[in-house]
Amino acid sequence: MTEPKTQGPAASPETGKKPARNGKANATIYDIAKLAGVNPSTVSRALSKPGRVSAKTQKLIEDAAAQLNYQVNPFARALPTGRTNTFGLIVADITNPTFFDIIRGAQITGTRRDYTLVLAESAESAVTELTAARRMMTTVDGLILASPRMDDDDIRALARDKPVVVINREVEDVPCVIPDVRKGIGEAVRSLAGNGHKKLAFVAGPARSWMSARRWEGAQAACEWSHLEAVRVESSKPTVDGGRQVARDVLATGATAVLTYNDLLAIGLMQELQAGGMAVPDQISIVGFDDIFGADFTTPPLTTVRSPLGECGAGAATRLLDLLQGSGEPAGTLRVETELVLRGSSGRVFPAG
Amino acid sequence: MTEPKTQGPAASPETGKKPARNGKANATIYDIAKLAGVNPSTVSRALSKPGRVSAKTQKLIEDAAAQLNYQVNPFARALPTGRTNTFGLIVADITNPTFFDIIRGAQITGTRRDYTLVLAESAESAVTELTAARRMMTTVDGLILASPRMDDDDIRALARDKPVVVINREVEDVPCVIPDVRKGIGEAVRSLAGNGHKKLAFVAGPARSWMSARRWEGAQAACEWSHLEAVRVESSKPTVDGGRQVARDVLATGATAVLTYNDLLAIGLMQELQAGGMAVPDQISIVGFDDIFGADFTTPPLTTVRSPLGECGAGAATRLLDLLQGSGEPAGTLRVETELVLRGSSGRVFPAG
DNA sequence: CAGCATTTGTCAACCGGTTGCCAAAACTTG
DNA sequence: CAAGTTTTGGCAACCGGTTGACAAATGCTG
Repeated sequence: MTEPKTQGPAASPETGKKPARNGKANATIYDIAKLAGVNPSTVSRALSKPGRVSAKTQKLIEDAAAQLNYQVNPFARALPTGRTNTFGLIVADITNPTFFDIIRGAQITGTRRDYTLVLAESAESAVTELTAARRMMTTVDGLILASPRMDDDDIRALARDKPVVVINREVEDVPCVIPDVRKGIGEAVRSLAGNGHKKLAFVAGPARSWMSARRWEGAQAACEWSHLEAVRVESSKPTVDGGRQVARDVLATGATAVLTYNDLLAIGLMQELQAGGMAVPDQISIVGFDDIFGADFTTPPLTTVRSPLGECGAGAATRLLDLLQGSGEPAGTLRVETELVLRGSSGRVFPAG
Repeated sequence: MTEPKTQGPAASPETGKKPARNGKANATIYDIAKLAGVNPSTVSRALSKPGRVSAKTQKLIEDAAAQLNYQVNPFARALPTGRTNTFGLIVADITNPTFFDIIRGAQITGTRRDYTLVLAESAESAVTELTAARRMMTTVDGLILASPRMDDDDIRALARDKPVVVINREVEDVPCVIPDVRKGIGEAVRSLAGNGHKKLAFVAGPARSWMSARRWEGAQAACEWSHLEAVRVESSKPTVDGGRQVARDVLATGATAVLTYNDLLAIGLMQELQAGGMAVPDQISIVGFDDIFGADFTTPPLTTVRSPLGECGAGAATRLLDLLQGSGEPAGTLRVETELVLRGSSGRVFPAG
């Protein structure tokens, strides 16, 4: 009776009544209970509550569970408890490399703590984002919003329902993870100043982007400190293409150094300037932002202010999971440091020609 | 009585007994039933089975549902039915840009058909992969494996349980989506031959990679056809770094053209060769594979054989969802076309010097 | 308008766990 | 060894939907 018969719990000849699993049906705590000669509730306790049953019974049940190759049914568990061991991550654009490290960071942290990641994309739309968030809310234990586009109030409304952590934006009363741009920008501007630059052009990102505003502020502050003149140039969109389009405006400013809202803009800008015959960094220095994948593929490789995206994702996940598991502060902002990554696209200013 | 009072169904003063939702608890079909004056099961039918209840009752129930802001509880639904409207995607490495587009393609297709994507990573390990797959199996309706590392048999075992679709590998009896490399490689080799190249070095990928084998076969066949000599060079790992390391071996072959297993290898190789003073493409032509994000950031931009990764992801998701919804063939392989993307890193062979 | 077929709604069981409450069992202690 | 305390396991209700079986209501036919 004790041999692990492979036929298991579903030995009935009638081919599976409800669950169309043609092979073996998954074992339930009832099967275990029968096999171990105890009550199902005891099995439930043995498997979830630590030390609620005697060591003897515990062993008995664990063996039976192992023998039947038992795995809890997450839905059955979720129904009465509301806990799903799942958390959501909503990003604006899956193909934007900025988010990839965030996704990875969150994914890894989640897996390590036995949580599953559910991913959704908002396609850069505030409406889609809110819809996705609402949909997810019923399914997950908590939510991470990376660079959300929706209103602060909507975010707070979601946060009232279940734990929410925001990345790359500061929302009052909601825990946030944001890169502190000051250090990185400071380093970048000091480096440029040290190389003799007098005027810096900042290529801004989307008008509604919270992060773009912070970066512009940071650039202004750092320039004041280092006695550089800072001018702002608007871009149509924060992509490689947007960077190409903005080249003309950048040149018009007469600046010898450029700091862009993100790396894609920097790459596009550099491509366009080089195509126009300008030498980087000899005639103009370019500094990007984020240090995305591929930032070092360019010639010269891109100098950039690194945003620790992976850390943001991991930090947000840690924060969220702490919240879910009862530890950790309810709100407050986690700041992660940015730093200058000095590569080839920035350097000494040369006399024209 | 008919006004939509915002206090909703949970007006009881005792602060939430089980569901810790401090605000309003979610409405259930029982609430709807009470409000509409029908039986809960009627509500269930009205909301899922089309035309099982009279138009009159239908309307009544829908109004009540709207009024209560009802949303089904996915777990409660999943428990008896087994359906979750969810599918899993397992990739070897989240940070590998090859998978970016696959993830996106699958995500978008899924969302469009009202399915949610659950993402997991195997960290390039066959064991982790199988574990993740097994875990997921209990939660999702079906699974997509992108470039799986596990054994064919393990994959088939999973496929016996629930629908599985494989990307970038062919597994018998399991539906697969694979890029057909012949066309793209053919175009690449013809282009090189047309530019006067006589000898092509192929930089191979991981020894166990199914795809690497296909690409090498394709290169050999195309070279034979175009009267080029093909030589194979092994790489330590399919990354930028691996590409740098293999530069010496590539030069040793004396080939004037190189085709690499993937773009990362090509980029690393190009960086190393350029650092050593070689001109690309004047002294050596380099062609990558996949056309990943960033392949055009290099100088010169990388010529590459594009693998329609997004299409693969979308195709796999479509396939899987068709399977889940009853339409579509049970197995068989979907082939997507590859094509040459001619950029600056390949061209005419010049006399040495 | 009786007799029959069809539509529509209800009842009740079920999916697979969790948990409050209680009694039996085991362990202390005087 | 009796009385009191602590463990331990069992009972049963519950989470929120789905669905087969059945009866009531409705429609159709002669």
